[in-house]
Amino acid sequence: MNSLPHILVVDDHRQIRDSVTRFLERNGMRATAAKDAREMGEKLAKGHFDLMVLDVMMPGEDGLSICKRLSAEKRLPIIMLTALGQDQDRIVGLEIGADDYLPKPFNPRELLARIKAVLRRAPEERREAGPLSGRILRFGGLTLDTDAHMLTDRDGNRVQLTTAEFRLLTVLLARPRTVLSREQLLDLTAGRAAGPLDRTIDNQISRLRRKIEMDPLRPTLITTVRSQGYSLNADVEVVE
Amino acid sequence: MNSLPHILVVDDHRQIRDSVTRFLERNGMRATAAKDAREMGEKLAKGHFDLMVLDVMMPGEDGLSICKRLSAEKRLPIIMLTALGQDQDRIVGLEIGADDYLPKPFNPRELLARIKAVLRRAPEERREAGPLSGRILRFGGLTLDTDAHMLTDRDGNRVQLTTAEFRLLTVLLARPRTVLSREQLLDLTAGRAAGPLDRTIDNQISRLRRKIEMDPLRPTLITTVRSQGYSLNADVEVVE
DNA sequence: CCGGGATTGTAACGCTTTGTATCAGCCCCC
DNA sequence: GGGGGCTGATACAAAGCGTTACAATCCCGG
Repeated sequence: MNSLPHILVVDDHRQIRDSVTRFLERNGMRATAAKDAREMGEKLAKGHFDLMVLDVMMPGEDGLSICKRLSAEKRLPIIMLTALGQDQDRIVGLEIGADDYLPKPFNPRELLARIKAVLRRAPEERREAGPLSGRILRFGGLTLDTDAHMLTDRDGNRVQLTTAEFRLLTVLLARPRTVLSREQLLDLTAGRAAGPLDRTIDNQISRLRRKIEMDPLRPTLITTVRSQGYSLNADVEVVE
Repeated sequence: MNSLPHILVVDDHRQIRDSVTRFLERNGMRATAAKDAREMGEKLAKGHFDLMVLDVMMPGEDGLSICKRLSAEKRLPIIMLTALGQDQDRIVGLEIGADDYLPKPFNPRELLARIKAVLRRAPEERREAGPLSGRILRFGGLTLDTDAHMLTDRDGNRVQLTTAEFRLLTVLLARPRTVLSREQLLDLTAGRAAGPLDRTIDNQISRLRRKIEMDPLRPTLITTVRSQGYSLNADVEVVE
């Protein structure tokens, strides 16, 4: 990363917003402020951010709710701020998907140190806008048009994906060469938890393979990792 | 069993070591303890770990020093423990390369939550995508496509490897001409510790030999080192 | 508001894969 | 040559997975 890391600060108190952004800017970062969930959404849509500092207690949509929602779809590191410094709340914050958690009142230098620590271990790809920002993706000889949910074959044949197939494929494409558990996949595609005998993902994988594998009986693109999950094995290239 | 995350707990106090490892094991993790820097080095060299919990105050090499050294060479997430709960020390810990920091005395549930949080965001580094992923490897006249889990013979015959066979072969290929104990192999392939009469690896080796040896009765590629383990004897060449 | 096709979730069957038990052969040392 | 530990192969049972069939649900035009 050659430019400065860009931090989005979301807090309803103007004083905190201002002091935090000013402190970050004085310490080698770019900072942008948002006062609520709506404004946050606008900024996120318009620009590129490497990390978000998020207050838990806010009017409108709650910080925890935002965090849960975002950590499912976007891959943006989040540090939570809260006035409640109790163990219980810290634990809930972390379990819900935050990358770190800082009780108010906090020492700005500690916030800075935690931001740096989170950025250091956040893989490059995770901070970048993600492979799904482009419209056309190429992988393993196939081309996916993410607008039309349309797949183009090695031979130029075009295959229409259903919405469930498309979501599953995009989730896999966002993390190539990574084993994703059925539970993760179900959460990321359908946003729900798996039942005890849930074979939904197996089924979707089977359907998807029929459309993207050259030989669906011997899948090479989506491989099964027994008792772990599935992984997509191909390099993903953003064409457009 | 699934492959559970494996945590290395380094602390000079036996009581803390024991209680932490027991707590982690009761909560869906594998835990191994080390009492000082030397023992830590041994465990690290032999097995695979997903995260390390490290005490700052220790006789011999200091926690901060270890952390600094490791975060430079290895990419192993580290959570620091310390009796000094002051801001200053927390900041130093984070700046030095730790992924998180927890003041003693701590709530075990919070440690667990932080471990999970750190693991959640550090998946791609060492967990699955090894240095050999996405490559074509040639060894002893055979060719392995690590994406498709497919082996191509000297005669061009294609053999499909099962997940366990593939993982075992990959682990061996990553360390050619090195004797690996059954314990190590089980750790690196299945992520679990061996039972007292565990013949799992013997069996997998046997199955793998049937697929890769010219004469499975007289194996040359994978040789047995009596009462030590197995080793792969071939030069491994990365083709692509 | 209704109907029909497409899509998605659930259940069930059978094959594959894998861990464990077992036995026979081998090696090393005496 | 014999014995004890170690290893390789086979057999088997349990668990995991792919697939098919079918039911529930969604979608959309009328």
